Amino acid sequence: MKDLKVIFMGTPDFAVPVLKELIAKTNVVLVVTQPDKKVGRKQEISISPIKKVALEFNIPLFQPTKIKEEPDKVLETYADIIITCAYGQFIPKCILDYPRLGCINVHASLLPKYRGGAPIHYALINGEEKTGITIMYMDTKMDNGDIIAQKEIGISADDNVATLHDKLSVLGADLLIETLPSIINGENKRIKQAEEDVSFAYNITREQERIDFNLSGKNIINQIRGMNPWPMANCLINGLEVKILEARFEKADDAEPSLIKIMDKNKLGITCLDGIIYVEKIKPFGKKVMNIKDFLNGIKREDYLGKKVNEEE
RNA sequence: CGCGGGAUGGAGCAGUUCGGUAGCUCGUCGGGCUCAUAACCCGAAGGUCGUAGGUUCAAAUCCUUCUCCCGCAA
Repeated sequence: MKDLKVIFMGTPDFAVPVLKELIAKTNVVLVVTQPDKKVGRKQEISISPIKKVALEFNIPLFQPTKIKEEPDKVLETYADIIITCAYGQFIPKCILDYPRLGCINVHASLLPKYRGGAPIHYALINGEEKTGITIMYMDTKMDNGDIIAQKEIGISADDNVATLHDKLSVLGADLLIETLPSIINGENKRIKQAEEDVSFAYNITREQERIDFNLSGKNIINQIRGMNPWPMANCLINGLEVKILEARFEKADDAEPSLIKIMDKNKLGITCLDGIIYVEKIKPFGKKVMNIKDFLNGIKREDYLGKKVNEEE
């Protein structure tokens, strides 16, 4: 495989293990990644994790603002295959048609479920018991191409976005390397995606981050872990915006939902549809992440007790 | 110059408006109570109030500089 010429397209951390495996096992001739952006409070230039790897291994880089409008650099670089992983842009047809072995994508879900940019988040938010990696051919629609290989992975109760992300990103790299020989010799499978099972996992919006305590405890817990550590589920308590990173649920009957009901030295309990959510890790506005005990230590608890959640002051 | 929040014993905070002895809750250590305890009671240690400068008889507090941390927006 060392003589296989590969163009790799990817951007975030998730794609790093995939690129590193490709560098180790094949001949990566070009890396395409998103342009450097001004990021953060100081508007500092940040380079993508994939660019860092490319620089480290001295691989030629290409960072088009819109690859659709400037595909030439790719078309001028000879490659047997193009492999993408979380690149972040649609690839134009002229590039898709270009390499002799096609364009292959590594996607972090069991397609056709969860097409789009946030498959890991949605698998957790929806309380899936398993997810996985799909290796697939690309076509002009998002994550729509034929499936070459899939591998499942179980989701455990203590998984969050970070742990699942890391597991899947390694799994993706492994499965790709496993699958690559069959693609090279043309013996790979090619399975059409079942239209009726298609679902989408678009990027999380700001509104989706707000916790609705009128929902069931299970839903809320899934939302919290499906957004931890990024982008973090939030709510308003006593008019203060807090991010909730970890919580646990206890079933109970009484309960009008959305009330701050239990408060003592170590516990902050908020009622939901079918019980109480005990917040365990919290990040108050402008502060660092802290254990609930520390948070409760610094506030006047009586100001909060009995207040309705998500109401402005 | 994108917007805003923050820095005070080991932890979380109050005090800053209007300058005048460094405070609260928790933790730690010691002692007591108890069959026992994460509970209760008594006591102790622990802070150049992020940095540098300025104003002042006097600065955590007012003015200026810088650094670091955090959320949003991109």
